[in-house]
Amino acid sequence: MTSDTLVPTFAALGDATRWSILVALGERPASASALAERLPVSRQAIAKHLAVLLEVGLVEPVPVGREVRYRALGARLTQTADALAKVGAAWERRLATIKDIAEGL
Amino acid sequence: MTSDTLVPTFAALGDATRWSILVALGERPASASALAERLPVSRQAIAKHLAVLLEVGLVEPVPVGREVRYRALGARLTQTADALAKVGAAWERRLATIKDIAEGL
DNA sequence: GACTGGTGCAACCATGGAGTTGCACATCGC
DNA sequence: GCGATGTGCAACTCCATGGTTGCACCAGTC
Repeated sequence: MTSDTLVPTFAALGDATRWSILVALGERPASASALAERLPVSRQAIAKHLAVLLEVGLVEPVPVGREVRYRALGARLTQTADALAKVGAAWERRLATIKDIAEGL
Repeated sequence: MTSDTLVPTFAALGDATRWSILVALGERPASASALAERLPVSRQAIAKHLAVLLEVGLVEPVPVGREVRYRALGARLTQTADALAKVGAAWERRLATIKDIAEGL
């Protein structure tokens, strides 16, 4: 995963309402209308959030009759986590190197 | 890490400029002024970004003489990655369970 | 002591995005 | 066919925030 995909994904995750939606979908797939009953926002607001979550691949639509349920894609989350961990590790490595140089090793 | 700390962290990571700053600091610690020379934004803009990064603990100030350098905290990133991975795994598990039930197992 | 480079603070602007309401449309059940 | 339910689209409001400029201030240096 490059930063071009990483940053929008973080932006999608960095909203409390969107996180609530993801958590709800993580428990059980649901439609926008169903989510609107549980959460303190309108259905349209949720629809917008689902659109951005869909955009970054964190969620997947599952048509059931005339309604559209969404499921949270944990795999994508794990994937993102891996990328993050790699970056973090790289920073620590570089910092350790710099420290070594500074200490004249 | 709870979602109360997770969401602001993602919000902090979900900005292209902020990510650039983090990447730059990941290579080598630097001051706001130094970063402003490399990046296409003003020093004050960078200072603001550093403030939000500091807020969520992704960065650490290191006073050097009269300047304030910042270093990227990879450990915090790794920590966040772990939390993300756990959540992702949980979603996958639940979804598998639901699928099993639906298939009458 | 004067100059210079690095910070910090404040005011200000503009855009984006989260949220709303309203309406039109499709589809399922009676 | 008709009502009810679920979606989608559009316009609009409002606030957070990313960005700027300007100024004041402090600490080294010559």
